[in-house]
Amino acid sequence: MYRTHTCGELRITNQGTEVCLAGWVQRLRKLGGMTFIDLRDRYGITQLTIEEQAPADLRELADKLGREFVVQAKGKVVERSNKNPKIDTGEIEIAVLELKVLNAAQTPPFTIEDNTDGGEELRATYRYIDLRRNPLKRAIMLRHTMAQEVRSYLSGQHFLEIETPVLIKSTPEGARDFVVPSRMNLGQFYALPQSPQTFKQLLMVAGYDRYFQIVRCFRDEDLRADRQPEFTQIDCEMAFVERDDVLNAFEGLAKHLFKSVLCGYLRHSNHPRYNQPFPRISYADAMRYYGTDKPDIRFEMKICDLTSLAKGHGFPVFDSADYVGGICVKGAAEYTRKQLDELTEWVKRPQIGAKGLVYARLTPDGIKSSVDKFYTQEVLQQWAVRMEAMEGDLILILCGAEKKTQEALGDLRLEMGNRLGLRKKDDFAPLWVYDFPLLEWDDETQRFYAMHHPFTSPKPQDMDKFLSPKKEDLEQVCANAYDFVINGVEIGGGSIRIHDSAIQKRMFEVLGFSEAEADYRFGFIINAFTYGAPPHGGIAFGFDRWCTVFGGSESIRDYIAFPKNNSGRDMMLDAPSHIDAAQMKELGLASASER
RNA sequence: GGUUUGGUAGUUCAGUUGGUUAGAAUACGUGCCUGUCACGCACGGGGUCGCGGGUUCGAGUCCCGUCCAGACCGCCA
Repeated sequence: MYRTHTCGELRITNQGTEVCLAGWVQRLRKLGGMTFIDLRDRYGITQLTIEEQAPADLRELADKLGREFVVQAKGKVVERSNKNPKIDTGEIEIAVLELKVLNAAQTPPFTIEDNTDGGEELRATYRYIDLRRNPLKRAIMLRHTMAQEVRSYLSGQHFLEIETPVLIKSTPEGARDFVVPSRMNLGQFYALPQSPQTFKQLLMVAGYDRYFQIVRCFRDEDLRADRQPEFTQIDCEMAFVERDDVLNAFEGLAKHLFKSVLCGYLRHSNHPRYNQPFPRISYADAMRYYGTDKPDIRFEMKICDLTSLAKGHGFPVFDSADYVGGICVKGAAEYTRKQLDELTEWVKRPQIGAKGLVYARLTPDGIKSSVDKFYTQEVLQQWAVRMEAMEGDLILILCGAEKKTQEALGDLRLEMGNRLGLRKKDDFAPLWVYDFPLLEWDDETQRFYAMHHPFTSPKPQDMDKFLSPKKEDLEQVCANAYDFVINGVEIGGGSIRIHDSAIQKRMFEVLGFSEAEADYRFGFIINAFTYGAPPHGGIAFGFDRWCTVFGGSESIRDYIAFPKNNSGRDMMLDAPSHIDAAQMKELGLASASER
């Protein structure tokens, strides 16, 4: 037996008992004849002491120890004369009687501390060492708890967890597929799933009317801090449901996670928001008031349309703009010229792309704006009334094409929220966004693309437009689709699906597929719909992202045990890697030199 | 594919207008220290300044190329 207890569990009540611990040497403190060893495992740290009076061989062994050695120690639990309130085991220590080095260790390339001295690249290369650190340990444990709670809640709601294949068929719509050559079918390729979309729909056809799966998905696209080439979804589907049935079912899941994980496990204080019905707003309103389809509603500062009040007063910039809109920043009238100039530069960066920034300060002496020449106090006062701005507030205005300007205002809104500390880390604001456009026109390829995916149903009331041959009609079709958003992060998205083979065929036609092409790629599902497909719909949540939001981190990588870097490389394995010529040949692939 | 920031000791970084022997902190090693807990004190070892080329009397510093890493845009149905 290697140990009787873990390094996190011994207390003053264990005083006097003889125990055996095993773990890693976190830190050594040698004081003259006496040695303190902080022994660490997953559960905590326990201090071992070796007194001067200890046998010589024991003291010699202690001298040879280094950081991260794996050791086993037998000894007696004793009360400390100097207690350490910072750790759970701080009232006791182990008076070591026997010590054994189970394995020596090289000095790690960085320190195993909460604030390590190691850089990203180095820590990625030695991920197994980095994972010993508390912040990552907490993240991995949070992920486990999330997964357990999802499973127990959904199982309780009679959802079945069903696994779907990983080697599937490439469907070159949407993201690029990762592709796997087939040895037994030379020249042919499997694809890794971007999501189990079609399988879960086929499970509905099969009659498993409530399905979920915590499942790995793959997308061969460039990475970001919140995007990995392989990531995990909570994938869900239900039959015999309308939109609100799905939203209500998964609002239940979200509330369960808020309660059990956020307030329970993570000990955040409860907020009425987590218990009341979640806000639901349309895509059009999200764009109008927040300039984004994933609003952060922890704070107000809604975008306000000033077009009708701003135009026709001889200010050429506004007069020639399609849209003039602004946000009201509460209590920011004190902003200095320098700060405003800096904000102007900020909105002019290519990422935002505004031409300039107009401001108006509501001071005790009236409204001071950068366009005083063109607007009277009365007109400026109208702006303030429309924006519900009070004395002491700052109005920031952008203009240009409607959607682009709303998006820029949305970015500015988030930036001001950051600057004013309105996006509090311990605050969580969930909401649903619904009624997305079904289709997006792409000028380059001169065709429509599905905004969600090609299995998304149009809203029933838009079916006439969906069947219309006119581009203008198709552009206006609303999808029966919805997203789940927390704090401005898209956590999940789903839709009511098409379950009628004729409508599914029409969708492929709208997307510019020939009948033969649609049949080659998606014949199996169109066919399945002719054998009794129930109405169905579902949702998929980005599991890694949800963990990241609850955990309060910026990077999804902290919540994945072995993530990939910005270039899609596993720094630890140094993957991907070349394969040898024989392997290439067996798979029917030409090597780079043969090409 | 693009924009941008960075690459100097094991690690994280500083390094002035191009100018003496490239520094700090931390880690590591040795010695001292009997109650530390980020122990303390003293001493010490440790550098292909990413790589290649150029300008110059002289390059860590300037220029060109290249590789690597981070952030962002495109992309992510």
